[in-house]
Amino acid sequence: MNQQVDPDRAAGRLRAIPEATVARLAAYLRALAVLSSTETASSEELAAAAGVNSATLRKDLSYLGSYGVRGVGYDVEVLTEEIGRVLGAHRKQRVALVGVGNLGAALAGYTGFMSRGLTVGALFDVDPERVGSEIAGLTIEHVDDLAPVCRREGISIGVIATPESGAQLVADALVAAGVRSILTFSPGVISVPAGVDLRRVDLALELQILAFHQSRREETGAVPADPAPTAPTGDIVVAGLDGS
Amino acid sequence: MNQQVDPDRAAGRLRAIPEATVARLAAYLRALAVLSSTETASSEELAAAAGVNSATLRKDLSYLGSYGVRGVGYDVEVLTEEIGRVLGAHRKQRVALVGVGNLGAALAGYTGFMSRGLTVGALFDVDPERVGSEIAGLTIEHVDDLAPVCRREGISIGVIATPESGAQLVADALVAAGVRSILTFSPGVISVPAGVDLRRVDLALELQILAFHQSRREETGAVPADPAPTAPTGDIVVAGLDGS
DNA sequence: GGCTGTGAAATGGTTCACAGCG
DNA sequence: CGCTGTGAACCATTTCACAGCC
Repeated sequence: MNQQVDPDRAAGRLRAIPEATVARLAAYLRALAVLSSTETASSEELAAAAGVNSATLRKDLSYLGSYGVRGVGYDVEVLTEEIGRVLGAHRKQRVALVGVGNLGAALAGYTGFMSRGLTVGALFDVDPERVGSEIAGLTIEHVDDLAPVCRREGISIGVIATPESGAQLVADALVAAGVRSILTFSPGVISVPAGVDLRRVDLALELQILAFHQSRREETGAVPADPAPTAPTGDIVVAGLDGS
Repeated sequence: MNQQVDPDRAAGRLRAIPEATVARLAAYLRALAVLSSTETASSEELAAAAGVNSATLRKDLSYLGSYGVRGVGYDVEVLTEEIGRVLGAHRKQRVALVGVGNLGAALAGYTGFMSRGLTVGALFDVDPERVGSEIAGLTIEHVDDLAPVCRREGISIGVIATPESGAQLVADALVAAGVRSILTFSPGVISVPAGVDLRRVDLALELQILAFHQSRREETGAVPADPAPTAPTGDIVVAGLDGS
């Protein structure tokens, strides 16, 4: 109810950035990169380039402080710098990628996956065929050596891209190695001790959501299957997170 | 943007299922598969196996109707069947996968990616080296033939796993081929006409969120690096039960 | 007694709309 | 005058807590 003075803001430091906002900051960075040839950009332009509502963008940026100029917009360079700083780009985190199959290889090469302060510090696999070979200039190590290698390389984040069967074991090993931030692409539930931040990405999930909507659409007797050239409703817009 | 009257409940058909619930139903199916040896499961058990709160699970299932028995729990088989039906598993959608690099290959082989009513109906690429070869029993076709092949194969969902540069073109081609549901792994913004459901998955996003939290943790002078059995403070932690 | 199903409260996030500044 | 920054309204989702049924 009552809105007391934000102690963080008052103290100069900033803190409570909503989770949803954090998730969009990276998108803003990409949008800014596209607009890097311009000096300034309005919230409207930036929002369009990032695929979000301009009010959302302004509110998001307001959590970082005041980096815009009224009547003008945001200085692209300044804002890029600031968002990068907030996202922790200056911290140069080192990432370990466990499981170098197709997915792992894709991740290692994914545009921007390892940019902005993130670098792959180590690659692991169990397959003796793969161990010892190189990808992106890094030698693939055996998972058995995970703990010592992670410590040596100063790994702070682990990515699990192994088949589901090995995921829990890998997570345990990462935790034992002192890694407290883990991203897993394994669909099963993995348990980690309190204090470890575990995030799960399910590649099949979004597809299933899509299939659900498509299925509904067919059932409710929508147009069979043909591309409606373009609707008159100015609803088109750039694709956001939610298509509907 | 506009608020229509709930037509589902009025028509006797299933009511509108919240987006957040849809996103969890697939996870429940997986949890049920794990528990398939048991006859029944309580909301508590199921929730633990799926990694969610039991109240959330009960509310979610309540949108599908009453499939539980008070004092007992849910019949695993019945519930599996019902969720599958709601997700549209009986519709047997056919999916086209465009871009068969590492990511595409990973997707084609991803556990559960193509289960539950989803089958890969076509693979496409531009690379002449790849076109003509086979993956998972399917011959890779050239993207130029996308429209005719998609129509012939009855494709209703398209997945874009190409480099960013080609993504918009592929999306256009899919739309032209009558595909109205598209999943893209390309980080850039893609625009599609109204009526097309476009979902974007950014593989780098979750990692960046993780890095943000990790970075914060380091800044706020948390424990350096060692797995402490730690803190009573209800920290983030996404996990289900204890060790399997 | 135990567990589901669900109103109601709490929380979190988005959008509106406009005051206020450059 | 244009555009940011932000209270306030709105909407979605989660969580609580308990009535009702087996």
